[in-house]
Amino acid sequence: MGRPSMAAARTEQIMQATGRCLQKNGLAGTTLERVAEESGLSRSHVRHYVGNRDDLLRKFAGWLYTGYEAEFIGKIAAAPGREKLPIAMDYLFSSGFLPISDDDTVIRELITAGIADASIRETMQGHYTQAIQAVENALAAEYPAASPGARRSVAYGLWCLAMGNSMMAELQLPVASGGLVRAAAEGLLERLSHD
Amino acid sequence: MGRPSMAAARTEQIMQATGRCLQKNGLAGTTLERVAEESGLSRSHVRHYVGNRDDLLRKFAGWLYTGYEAEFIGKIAAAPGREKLPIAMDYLFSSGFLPISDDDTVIRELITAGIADASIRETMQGHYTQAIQAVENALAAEYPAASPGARRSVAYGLWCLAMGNSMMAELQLPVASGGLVRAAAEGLLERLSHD
DNA sequence: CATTTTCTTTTCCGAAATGACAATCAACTA
DNA sequence: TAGTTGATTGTCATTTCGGAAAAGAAAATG
Repeated sequence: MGRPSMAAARTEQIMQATGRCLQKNGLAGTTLERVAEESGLSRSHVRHYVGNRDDLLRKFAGWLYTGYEAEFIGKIAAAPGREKLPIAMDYLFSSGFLPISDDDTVIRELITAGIADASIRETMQGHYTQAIQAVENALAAEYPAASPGARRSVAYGLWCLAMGNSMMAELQLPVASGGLVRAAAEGLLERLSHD
Repeated sequence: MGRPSMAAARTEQIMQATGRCLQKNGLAGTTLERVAEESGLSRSHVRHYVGNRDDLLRKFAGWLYTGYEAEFIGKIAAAPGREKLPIAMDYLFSSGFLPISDDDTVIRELITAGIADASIRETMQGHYTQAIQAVENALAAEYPAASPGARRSVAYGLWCLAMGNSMMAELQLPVASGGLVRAAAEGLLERLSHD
């Protein structure tokens, strides 16, 4: 009964606008008004559908990490054994690391938001724990003989390499653009195969 | 002639307050008013001594990267050959990475600021280029037989590992607290010694 | 003591953002 | 067609911040 709800579509619209806004304007610049403008809706709309600013960020974190970002985990899980690792490596060290666009800014801004907001932080903790586990699974498929401890360390190492490199890339540091990280990452892998 | 200037002391006071403010409130929350409150001065004081908000951030970047942060580069340069690498490793992978306090938040926030402000970005680019070079020098002293390309890749890899791990630590991710990164880092080093 | 320089305090203004609320409009159903 | 639900729009008060300027107080020097 009653008028049909547009909540699902509108929320999606707002989430995407929030992502664009975060990458354009940063956490500071991601205001209800900007998100409204970016989404083509009014501020009252945004407030109506997602609530206040904190609610917006919380919902965005949930949306991001169960949508686009979850792709990574899903694809690795779905891939057959020895195909897992190449997928993970490409994801971590090729064009962009993030599917939502070619932008890691959003993630960094969310981490900042997570410092103040426990809900956001927990969302991210859960996601990253799973993602690193996925990398570890990919390593297990490729290097079944390696010790679990070594695999865990390498998995976390690969993840940190990707995160660190994305930070350097954001500063437009010359070294970040070449294949240096990938070389370092493959150096880490070699360690597993030589055991 | 004239009343003696307190500019030096006041500026130092304000810079330290800015650092605390960045780590507490993030870039967004680092307003002139908050910095003023944190430093025990008035907003007018802050404006008087450092100028507007952009000036504040620019001066803070300069202050940070020619003060506390430059320690890293200086210590490595000063250390005799084979002592360089242990110093670098400790700095990157032990208690804190950052001397200003136990906090990498400030750096992350500055990177965010650097996206919009070319002056800040250049300051950071210069510093990080030097820092990575310092790591490379430490590697050269320890592994003179290794190829320059491999050393460069490992140096950058170590740096990215440290940066990435600091991000994960900020999320209070369990894996970030153990010795996993350090293990990964030492894995990278092994590669140089086996050549 | 007069002057100069700097510190210190205070006030004003404009812009931007938030939160809350109210009023109207549109679609669906009994 | 009446009622209900939700969409849509608009307005208001408050807060926070930034930028600028004025005016007074303090400390040094000649």
